Amino acid sequence: MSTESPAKPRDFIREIVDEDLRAGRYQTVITRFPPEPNGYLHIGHAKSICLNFGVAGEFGGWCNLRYDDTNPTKEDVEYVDAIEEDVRWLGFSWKEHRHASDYFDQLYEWAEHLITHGKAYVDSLSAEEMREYRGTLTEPGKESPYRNRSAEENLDLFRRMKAGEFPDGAHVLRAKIDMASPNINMRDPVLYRIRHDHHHRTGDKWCIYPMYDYAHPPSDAIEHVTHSICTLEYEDHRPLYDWVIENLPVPSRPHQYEFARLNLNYTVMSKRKLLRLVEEKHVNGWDDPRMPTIAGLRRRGYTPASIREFAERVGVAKRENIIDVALLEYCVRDDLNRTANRVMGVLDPLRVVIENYPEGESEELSTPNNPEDESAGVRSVPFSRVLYIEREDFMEDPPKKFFRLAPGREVRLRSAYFITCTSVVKDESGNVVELRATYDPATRGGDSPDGRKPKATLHWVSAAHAIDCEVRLYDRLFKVEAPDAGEDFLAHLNPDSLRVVPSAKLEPSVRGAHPQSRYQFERLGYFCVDPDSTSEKLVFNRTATLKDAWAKMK
RNA sequence: UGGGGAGUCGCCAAGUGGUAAGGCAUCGGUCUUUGGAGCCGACAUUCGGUGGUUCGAAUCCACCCUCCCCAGCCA
Repeated sequence: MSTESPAKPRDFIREIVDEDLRAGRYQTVITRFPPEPNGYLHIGHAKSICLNFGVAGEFGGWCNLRYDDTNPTKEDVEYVDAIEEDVRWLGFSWKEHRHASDYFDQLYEWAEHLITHGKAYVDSLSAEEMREYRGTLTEPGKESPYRNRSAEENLDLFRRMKAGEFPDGAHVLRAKIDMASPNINMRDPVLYRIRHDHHHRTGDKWCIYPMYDYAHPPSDAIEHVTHSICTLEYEDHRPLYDWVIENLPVPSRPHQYEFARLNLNYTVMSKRKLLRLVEEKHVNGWDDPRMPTIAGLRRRGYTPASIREFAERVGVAKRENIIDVALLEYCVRDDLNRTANRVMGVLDPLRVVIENYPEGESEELSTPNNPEDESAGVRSVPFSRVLYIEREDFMEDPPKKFFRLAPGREVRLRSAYFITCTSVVKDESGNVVELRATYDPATRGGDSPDGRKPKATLHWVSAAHAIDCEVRLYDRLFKVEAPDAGEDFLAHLNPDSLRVVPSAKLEPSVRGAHPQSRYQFERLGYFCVDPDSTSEKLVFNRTATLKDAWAKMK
């Protein structure tokens, strides 16, 4: 973790941390990122990761990675590895790698402490009865008939729960707080439940498992976490968090703070819904490039820096928010514009024959890898008599604002020559199948000695040298801004969220590119090599389009 | 109708009694060997509403309105 001096506070969390440090309440800031291993991390988690690791780093402290693995029935090791990879990929390193389950022994001992001190009791109400006793939002709850068992009886029962003498649901351990509390979380919340289940880390050692509300505060205290940052829905739980800390002989005094989770339009973010997309195969797995998961964004071609930048721009506050995905897209474009090398590729090829270019010949033309970054150098691209240009870049009868190729018109081929369309070849049904053109040898490299300035510059590829690649064009997964709004979010799936171009024509320099390599296909967008690529055929994912002023005019 | 939060531009978000930052989006213009990028400019007389305090209020007070969260042996 870095040791740079504290940055000036940029949000209320950092303000609190800054003030706590200034007041000497803590010497070191310690945070934790506590995912439950029951699904993949998504962009919302990225915000939390950037916050927790970011704050700790900025103030010279550290952040622990701690799995909240207190519910064996929902959790799986498959997710553990994915989570670690994602956090690391985002560019963060944790100090300690822990699991709530590391503390099960201590947590159990402290539960007995609560019992001994008359702060917890074993309840034997059924789940339904307990719900009835809990009361409602407007009416207080009733005390369980088991609430006043003696400490001895409670201890005996609790030990027998642990020993496996009872079936699931027979008893629970509850905190003895206040059944009439206006805060439902304080109406004797459950601390432990019986679960005869195999835990992915502790195996069959336990058949009672602590609840989040009981496990989290002491886990923070054991790790000396100072600022336990979570999302708004836990605000109501803070009094319980404090109660647990105050009633246990824990080694430190952490505090909980809540911020608003990230929401994005045109997507869904709940783990339940994401899981459904995966299980019902509406997408091809958790890392499908259309998913808002970190794995999906990675495969889509997003850079860690762009996601960190996004988290920064989005801010941290307590206000409910729905961020426009356009901001996320802006962040990748901004990063990739500066870092991705350019390459030419034609998605929808239209053949162009340069009639005055010698047959069977070719030449190499030099072109910059990245006009935004001279240090990226240059490469050469082959030019010859037969080329492909984008079908979209030609119109037989162009409207006023269309500056691209048309019969009789001269345009520049990027880094190559000016060409003039001389005729159009059509098939029987009238479709344009080929263009005939002439080139001006004096314009080699793309400049005319006489100062002629064509209105358009097109990307192109030499037919004989082009390599065939599969290109996957992604669009937003949902057609509507708030797919979450109605009852069936699947009804809003965008049927055109994936369009496959089986054989796009790419310039030969991309041959052999490794998965995750990112490029800008000039005038088209940013693309990233997909792991589905083989030595036979490269597969590219479109990360984001380039803004296309003409497309907008149409 | 209990409790906990939140309401500043289309979307985020600063602002902490002294006269509304910034970003994204949008719209103009400029430039351009990517109609990309860049550059320049426009974009809240107004801060959920109404009263009040004050020389002065988005900021303080009162009342009201709207939205979100909580009745899992989930996290």
